[in-house]
Amino acid sequence: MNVVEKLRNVNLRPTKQRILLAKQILDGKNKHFTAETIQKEVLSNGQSISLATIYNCLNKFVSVGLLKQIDQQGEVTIFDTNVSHHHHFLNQNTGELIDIDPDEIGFSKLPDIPNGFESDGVEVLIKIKE
Amino acid sequence: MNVVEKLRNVNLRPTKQRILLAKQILDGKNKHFTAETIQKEVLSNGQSISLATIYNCLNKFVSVGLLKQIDQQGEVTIFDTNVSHHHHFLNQNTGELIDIDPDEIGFSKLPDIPNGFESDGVEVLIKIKE
DNA sequence: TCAACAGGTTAGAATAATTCTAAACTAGAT
DNA sequence: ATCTAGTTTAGAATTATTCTAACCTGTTGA
Ligand SMILES: [Mn+2]
Ligand SMILES: [Mn+2]
Ligand SMILES: [Zn+2]
Ligand SMILES: [Zn+2]
Repeated sequence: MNVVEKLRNVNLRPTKQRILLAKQILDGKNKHFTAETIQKEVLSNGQSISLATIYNCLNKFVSVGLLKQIDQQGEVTIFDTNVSHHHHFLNQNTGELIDIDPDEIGFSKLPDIPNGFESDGVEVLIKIKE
Repeated sequence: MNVVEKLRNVNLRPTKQRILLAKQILDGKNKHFTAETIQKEVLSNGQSISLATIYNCLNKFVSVGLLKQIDQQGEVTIFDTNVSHHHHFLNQNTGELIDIDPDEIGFSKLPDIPNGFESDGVEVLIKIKE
């Protein structure tokens, strides 16, 4: 499935900018990136796109489930092309995230969910350093 | 141990402002708060302190281990008086964090740490909703 | 006791990530 | 070809946090 179809599937008009981003991002590989790094990649390919558009597009992509947004480690929002449930290593030397497949982690004990609430997902972050 | 002693223990001069904050914060209870919420508490007590000083102090407190800093869910930095290793529920309706004692969580399986790295802690976040 | 000074506080400016505004543009429908 | 809702964009606005630089204060030791 090409990127135009992928965009149509989720009811997003395949504009020049969205196609550009989708080609960069939705190539089947799992990646973590920021709005700025994506813009640099695009610009260094000789193409151009404004940062506002990148935020608009990435936020749309998140809202339709093409991307996940990771709010961790402060400052900058990281986007994740791996939208299935998974965990992360955090390389504390670089800030880089590395995916952990969910079946790599098992629990022998978990706490009771507070009364009146239900679980909405368990995320494990393993901080690593050199 | 009173707050002046606590500050002296970590080589911080017990200034008026640090004492004020330490009394609010280091009362033995586990809390999560932001710089803004602490300032509001102080001001509503009739005392005054600038936001710059609150950031200065809280950052110092973190660097000497009196507080932990939690960079999660974007935007605002949350400070945590529970400096021992623990996990969190995240109430997605309110953004509130609730402590989970580490012995409430057990692992039956954990992934290999990438080559050349060592683990620097495992953090579990259980997202909950009403 | 108190001068000296290193360290601390502060208002306001600066910074930086992200969102907003509003004008110009375009994909898709008819 | 025309129309319109949706999209893009530059630049302004917003917001959390840090910086600047002037003023203040805790501590020390003469
Ligand atoms: Mn931060
Ligand atoms: Mn965010
Ligand atoms: Zn990931
Ligand atoms: Zn906590």
